[in-house]
Amino acid sequence: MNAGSDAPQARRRLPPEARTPQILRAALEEFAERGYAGARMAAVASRAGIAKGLIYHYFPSKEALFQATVHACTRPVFEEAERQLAGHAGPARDLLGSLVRIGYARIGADRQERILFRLIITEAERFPDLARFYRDEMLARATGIARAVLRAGVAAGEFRPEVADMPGLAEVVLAPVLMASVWRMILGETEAPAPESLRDAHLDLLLRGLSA
Amino acid sequence: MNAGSDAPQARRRLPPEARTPQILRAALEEFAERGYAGARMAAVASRAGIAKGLIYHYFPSKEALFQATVHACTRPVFEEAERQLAGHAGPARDLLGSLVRIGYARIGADRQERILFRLIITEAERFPDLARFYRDEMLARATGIARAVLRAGVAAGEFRPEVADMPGLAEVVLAPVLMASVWRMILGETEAPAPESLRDAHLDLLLRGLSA
DNA sequence: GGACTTACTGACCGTATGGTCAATAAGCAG
DNA sequence: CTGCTTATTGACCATACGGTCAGTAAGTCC
Repeated sequence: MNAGSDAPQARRRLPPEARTPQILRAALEEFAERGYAGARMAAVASRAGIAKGLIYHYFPSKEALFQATVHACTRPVFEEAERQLAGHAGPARDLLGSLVRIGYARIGADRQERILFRLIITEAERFPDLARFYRDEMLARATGIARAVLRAGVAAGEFRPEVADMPGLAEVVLAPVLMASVWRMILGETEAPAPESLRDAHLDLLLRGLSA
Repeated sequence: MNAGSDAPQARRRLPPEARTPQILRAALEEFAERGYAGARMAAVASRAGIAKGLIYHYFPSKEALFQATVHACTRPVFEEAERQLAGHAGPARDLLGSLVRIGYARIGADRQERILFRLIITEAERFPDLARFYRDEMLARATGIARAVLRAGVAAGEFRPEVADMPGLAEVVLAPVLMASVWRMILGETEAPAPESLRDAHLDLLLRGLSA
């Protein structure tokens, strides 16, 4: 009951390496909730529990704060999937199954990730950096994983040979997972199509469609 | 060279039924380009070639204009697909093929539609009307069409029986088309995955995955 | 032509918000 | 304790933008 973690701390001085991520976290929330134009610097400050002026001590402008916020999210999003991919030994269909399951699980779990995705869709046109970031750090890595699985399946004789190098197939394979996330953004978790149904139907279609 | 269609018309008076759609068109452009918060009423007026005050003669507020703009888009988006569905006689796989082709063709063609979709993703959280509109007028109708095709295929013995009523399958079937549109929003037409490749891979996967 | 309705204009207002800055005090070195 | 650095504040601009309104003139009916 003494040191409330979000009480109006009376001028607690922090070193930049502690204050900066705090501001970035607050900024991500605010930008995600209101979009770039709708976000207010005063609200970011309030979320971070500091005065507005302090933000400008760390970032020269709203735009700079926005860019920094996005770049701070470059953390490896696909670590788990890539680890699975590297360490897998059994049949490719099992690998595919567990990767798809990971994908749909994240949709429900990782709020941060959906927020970032929405921000990218919303602001990509005005901030080319965002589009580049999505293309290189998210789409390219995701399709890379998908393609690796497809090739592994072909190599093992489980999938028909054509799928190893069909252009666009990797994108098509993962599109339903991404749309599940988009639907959830639009409709909310109560109204959006149930992730479990999507996952099962998706997996069923994939296994039938890819098998030799 | 006399009556330039977008010259600063010197106080040309128009009946409301002519002025209203002009304002709505301008508003759709502005909202699509800047989002709700970023859109400026003065810019809408300028796009429509009128004074800002006139907008308030027709719409009481920015929010009302936004709602009206969206509702004006409720035109039957799926007319073409529904006509195809009703009038089709041959094999279900051909119907499926031609519907998928229509879907990918629209992605390239109908800018208006992509704009609306983006606006929905962007603003659905703040305007529940938008989410409802998307759910009832777009998603429900699209999945309805998909489900009808699946059932027709099962009835004709072309598709395996399970696909007639698998929950979530209709959504999974059309997800790649929608994602193609989203990718195009984010990456632009030069950087986004080629619609033709996506279409071919998508169709290949579907026919293999659904067939009996 | 005169009277009347109403589409239309543009100057104006209040407020919200991005950004500035001089003053303040927290932490630290001596 | 004294003095220094700099993180932190909050009052303060300048401006942009949503919204208002008194006035103007385009079209129409007689």
